[in-house]
Amino acid sequence: MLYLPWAREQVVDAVTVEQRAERSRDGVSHRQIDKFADRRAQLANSALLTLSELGYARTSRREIAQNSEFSHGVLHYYFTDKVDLIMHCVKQYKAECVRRYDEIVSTSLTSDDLKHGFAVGLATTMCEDASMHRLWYDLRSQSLFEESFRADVGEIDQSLERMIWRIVSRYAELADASPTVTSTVAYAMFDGMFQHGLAKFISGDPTAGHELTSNVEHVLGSVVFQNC
Amino acid sequence: MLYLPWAREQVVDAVTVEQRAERSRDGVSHRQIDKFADRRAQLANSALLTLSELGYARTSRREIAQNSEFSHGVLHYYFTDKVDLIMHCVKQYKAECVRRYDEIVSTSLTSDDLKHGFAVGLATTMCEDASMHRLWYDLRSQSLFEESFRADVGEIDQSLERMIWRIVSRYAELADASPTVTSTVAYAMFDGMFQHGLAKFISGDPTAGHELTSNVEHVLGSVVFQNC
DNA sequence: ATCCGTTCTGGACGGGTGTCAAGCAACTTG
DNA sequence: CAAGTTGCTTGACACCCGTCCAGAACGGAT
Repeated sequence: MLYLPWAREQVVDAVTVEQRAERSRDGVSHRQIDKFADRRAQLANSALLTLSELGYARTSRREIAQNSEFSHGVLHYYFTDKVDLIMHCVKQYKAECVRRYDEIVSTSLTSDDLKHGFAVGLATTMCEDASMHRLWYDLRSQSLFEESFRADVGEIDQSLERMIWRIVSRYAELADASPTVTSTVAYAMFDGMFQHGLAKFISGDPTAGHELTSNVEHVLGSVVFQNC
Repeated sequence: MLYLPWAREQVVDAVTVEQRAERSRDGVSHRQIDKFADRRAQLANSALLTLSELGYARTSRREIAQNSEFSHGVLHYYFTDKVDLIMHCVKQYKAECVRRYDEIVSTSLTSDDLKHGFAVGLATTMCEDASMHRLWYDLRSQSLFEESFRADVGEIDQSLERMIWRIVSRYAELADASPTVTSTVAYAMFDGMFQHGLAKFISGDPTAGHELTSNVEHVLGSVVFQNC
């Protein structure tokens, strides 16, 4: 093992960041803490734009900084490492996604409403936020190689699986039926369809949206069976 | 636009490679051509090992060369660019996969044979060739960002979709039933399950294989309906 | 107004990467 | 055997990246 002169400094830096979080729990200097958090969010947002455009591998901190109004040094000031930065904002985005689907669940009065709302919702976000979604699939692929990604990616994945399951079970309930697949399989199937639809959309096929809608409606209809 | 002094050389190099392919169609100097192709295959194989271990982004030509018995310069001699190299071997690997599944199709006598053989085959390769498969998903994700990947990735994807469809339609035939989903949806569903199983397996879950087997059997059984 | 902590800048350093070319080795051909 | 082609090595070049740092700018408290 080599002696790494910078290791200590990095730990000190990390402690500094934690100290900030600590202080925010106390009542001390709220304004400064908020400012710190705001800047973090702002930079994370910039990063998200750049990342979704270039993908994880091709995005450097310098590039992220250039697309923001700050210099590259500031990223090291607000984030300890790349994973910290990336996961911060992707989590935020995916949480927003889940929230939107849950709204569809809670506002749908009939099984057909839910089915159609869900299918259209999926297709809409697939087209409108295509870059975001491809970033998600990029990161998920990276997590197959980089241990350090697994925890966060797995967490997001599970939240998506639970979201899908709320859709499926609520749909079954409204249709007076029961699901025929496990939560895992349901998520895998819809995720698979979404992913393939996304690939089609990104490669320029304008019918990808409608195709996803009808596919999702069909499959959602067939993962439940009517109660006798 | 800057003047790039090496651009012309690169074109010349590409022509040289094409010339080799050209000459192989003539009867001229077969031995040399074969040697050239063999070395290409050998290097591609080395590359495949390194790539599946590190992923696309983290694999450099130097690293590939270091894991082979050659130096880094030789890669530039046999392959014009990274895409050329990677796609060469991934295609080869995936073609072998498709061949194996087709053998299952042609040797299965009953629908249950086919269902079980397919499910076990998927689970087996998922566990044994996990690194290879994660590389495939990595490349497919990259193709969402890099235009230059799309053609080859799309081609492989289609060959896999057709393979799945041969499974499904043959299964339906043996079971005296008809598929209830399109080829696209069938592929998306099985691919989704495979991908999630792979993630589970790579993150250390030892039950991932058996889970995939039973999930695949269940889903394959339910994408057809009995003819009346 | 002065001071001090926070925020931010811009540049330097070490390391890694793709590309290329000069040259060495090995083999083929005349 | 000599000459020429092919295969391969080695090192140089320019570029980009993450990291770190010294110090400038800012902003609030005394």
